[in-house]
Amino acid sequence: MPTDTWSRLPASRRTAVVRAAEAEFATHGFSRGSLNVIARDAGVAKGSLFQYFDDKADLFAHLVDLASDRVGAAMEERLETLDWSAGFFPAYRLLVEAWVDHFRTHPIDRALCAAVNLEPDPEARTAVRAVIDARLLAFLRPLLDDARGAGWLRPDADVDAFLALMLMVLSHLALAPSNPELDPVLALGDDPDGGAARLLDVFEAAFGGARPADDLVDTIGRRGDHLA
Amino acid sequence: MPTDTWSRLPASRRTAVVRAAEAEFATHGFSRGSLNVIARDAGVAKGSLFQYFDDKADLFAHLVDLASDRVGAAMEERLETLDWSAGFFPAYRLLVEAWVDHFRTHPIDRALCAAVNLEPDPEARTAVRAVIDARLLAFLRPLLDDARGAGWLRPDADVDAFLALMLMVLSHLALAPSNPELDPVLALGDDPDGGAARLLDVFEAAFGGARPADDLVDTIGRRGDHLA
Amino acid sequence: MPTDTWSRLPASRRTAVVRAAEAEFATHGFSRGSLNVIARDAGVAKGSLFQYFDDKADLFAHLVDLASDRVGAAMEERLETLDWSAGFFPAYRLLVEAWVDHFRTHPIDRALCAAVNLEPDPEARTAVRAVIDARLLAFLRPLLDDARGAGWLRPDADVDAFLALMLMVLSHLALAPSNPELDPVLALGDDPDGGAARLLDVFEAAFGGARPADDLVDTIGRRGDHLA
Amino acid sequence: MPTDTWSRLPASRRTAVVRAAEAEFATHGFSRGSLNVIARDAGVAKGSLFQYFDDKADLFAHLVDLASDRVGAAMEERLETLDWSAGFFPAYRLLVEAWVDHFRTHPIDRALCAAVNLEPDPEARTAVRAVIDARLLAFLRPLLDDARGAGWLRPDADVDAFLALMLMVLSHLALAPSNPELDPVLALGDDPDGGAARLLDVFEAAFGGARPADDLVDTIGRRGDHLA
DNA sequence: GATGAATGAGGCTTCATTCAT
DNA sequence: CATGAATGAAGCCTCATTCAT
Repeated sequence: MPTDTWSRLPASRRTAVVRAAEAEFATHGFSRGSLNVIARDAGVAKGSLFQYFDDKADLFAHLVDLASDRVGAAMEERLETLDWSAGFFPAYRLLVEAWVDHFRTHPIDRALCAAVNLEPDPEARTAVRAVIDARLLAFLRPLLDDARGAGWLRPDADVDAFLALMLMVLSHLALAPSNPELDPVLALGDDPDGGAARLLDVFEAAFGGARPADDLVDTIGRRGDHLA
Repeated sequence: MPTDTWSRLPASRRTAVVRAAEAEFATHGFSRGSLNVIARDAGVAKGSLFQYFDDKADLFAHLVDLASDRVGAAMEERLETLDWSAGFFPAYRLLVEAWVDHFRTHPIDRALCAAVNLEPDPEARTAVRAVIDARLLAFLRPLLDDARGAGWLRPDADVDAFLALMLMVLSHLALAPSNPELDPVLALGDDPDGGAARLLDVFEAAFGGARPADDLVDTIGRRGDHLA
Repeated sequence: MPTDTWSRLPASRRTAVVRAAEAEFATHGFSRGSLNVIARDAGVAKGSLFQYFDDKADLFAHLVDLASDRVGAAMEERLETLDWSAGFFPAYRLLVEAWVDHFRTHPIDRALCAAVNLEPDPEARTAVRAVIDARLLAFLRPLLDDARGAGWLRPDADVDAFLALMLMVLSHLALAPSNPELDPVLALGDDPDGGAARLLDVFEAAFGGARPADDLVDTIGRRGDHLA
Repeated sequence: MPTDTWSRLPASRRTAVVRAAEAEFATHGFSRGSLNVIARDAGVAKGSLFQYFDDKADLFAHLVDLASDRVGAAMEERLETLDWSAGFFPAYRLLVEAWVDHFRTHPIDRALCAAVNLEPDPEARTAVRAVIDARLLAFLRPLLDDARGAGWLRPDADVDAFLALMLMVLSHLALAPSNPELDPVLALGDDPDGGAARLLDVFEAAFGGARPADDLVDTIGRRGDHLA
């Protein structure tokens, strides 16, 4: 966690540090990212970084937090516009499209997502991923539970398997469009939404139910709070 | 690619280098693995490494090749024992179980798989993954094509989506049992096979067909050569 | 020397600073002790420390003064209870035992004593030791002079040699019980008093006299003031 | 321990490193001594130091070893010239004088002795002192045991107490002549030998015996090997 | 073909002190 | 009188690669 000093800092200085750190970690990942470079690019003394953050990992975690907030806000915003009355998957597809779109248009968030998922140091990776995944799951699990409760998913749908696959697929959809080597099959770089749609077809074929209960719309319409 | 010098080396020396390098990269990943340590553990002069390989990445790529051969051989071996007459998925499940089992019992291969998938340097990652994925796809795509042709998959099955998901899932099944933070939902560490089964249930639900054609067994039985 | 500001400070604030500084220097010694840590633990701004003391060394010297006062008070208190009528060494042994006991039961004082005696910077060491030694000598020299005058020491006893050795031995007895490597021969950690006794046996054998003069008790009984 | 690389180094390079390191640690002690400075002064790359020694402590320990060898050699040399036929203390005094003289004329050894004895980091201090003290004791203890056996020491002499005091006194005699603040009583700076004599008077008075056995000379004359 | 010493930039982190508020 | 952010030099140590032998 950033120190108190950090929170009392003029916004301009905070911005400079965050910008420089995002650029560095986005380019080189966590392990290879250099505090020297960050301090220099931010126009800040090397020692100052340690007045703001406990250590390198703390700074990185803060950046991930910020990015996570941005992603969460984007999802929440999209969620409010969604109409779930036509069934779970139509709206869910739009949500995933918003996810894809966010990472396509926010290279920093995309790079940080990559940095988290591709961090070779297990300790660093574990710490950060735990937070991210918890956040995603807190959002997705109730969504899927409700969908199943409302009959939009098959009654015997294995929600955990759905979730486990979604975590893989979401990382994939965030990164693969800009890192073609991550997906040599679907051409996610050329048509991210198309690729996402084909993957969601799989989920719908596997998990989709027959008859929705009447009250799904109301229930699922209140799910925005899972993002907070 | 290893140099000519490497190929002319006594087997004992090659073994020593490979063993030491595998241990080092398995422990620390590619970026953090140290050539100093490798040379020392192999009982070889530091300079010699550069007479055998162009650079660090070249050495690493060679190790990945070797591991890839081992994995391929294990799959091929299992493939020969499989009985596809009862349908595609029963045998396919056994194949995936063999995959899970191989990585569970071969920590070196697992660690190298992790090193490849978690390498933060995009250039290094791209080069190595391209080879691995091509090999996997050369094996899996005909398998799935045949399965569809034989009617074990739905006629409209999106084989590319199947493949894209399988690539994600196979990496996941190789790594997550030993890196619990990679899967906070399914407890792959406790029961890898059970988790694999649940994921394959999804594939079967999504892609499974109704009636198999009569000649599937023969066709698919010859697929071992895709591994070579 | 502390600044005037320091003396005008509320006692609570002074206490907080002293406590934090003692803990820090006791743990890490002078050179490695950190003002950052002291300020944080004391709940005081880093800059404030420099309004109270000229610099790090000044703060440290003040702590040593305080500890020196505590040691002096403990000696003085013990001195008042001593009965010198049975000769010099019996009472002197009790005094040294009190010394050993004080440092055994006052880890802060012990640690500061160590910090003074083990400070590698000659300048810092010289300044602080001069004060300490002067104080000890002001107490011990008249004690020994009187003892010799009273006949409890041999007439030709080399009081200066006695003093020089005592300074070594007292430091040693203060520190070695808690730092076993300082005495690989006598097991001062296990039995400090026993070790002290054996060392004092040497002094008694070397310096002890035959017949005490009659007025020793009175003379030496007034020596408490040498401690002030 | 120095690495193999170190032992294969040209003598000129070894000398340069040792000289620079001695000067640096002599001036600033171990904890405050800087490897940067050593490398610069030795005309050697910073990284090279770590090819020669495991770490800072390893380099320092090597210097102490060298100094310890020099001291040992000086003592051994003097020992061979000593005539123990006139009793233990006359020869022993000459030995201690040689000790004093060695440190007076070898400022490097003296400074390293100080660095060892005044090192504030307990771990570093312990490691090095253990070696030094063991060496001293392996030399002194048999000397004293023989002296007592031969009747030059009182039959009830507490040899351990003698040894414990000698360790203190020897450090003191090595350092105090050049660090006057270490002895505010005896003027060791002005007349080291005189001061040493006065301290040895104490030992003789405390431990000296009456009648030597006849064979002392032979026994003690073979003690040179304790130095090896 | 093998060796292994040398390199020197770069890694993260700590610190006492200053000075504007 | 208190504050605490800023400084930036210095700390130890690691590393892939080169090249003379």
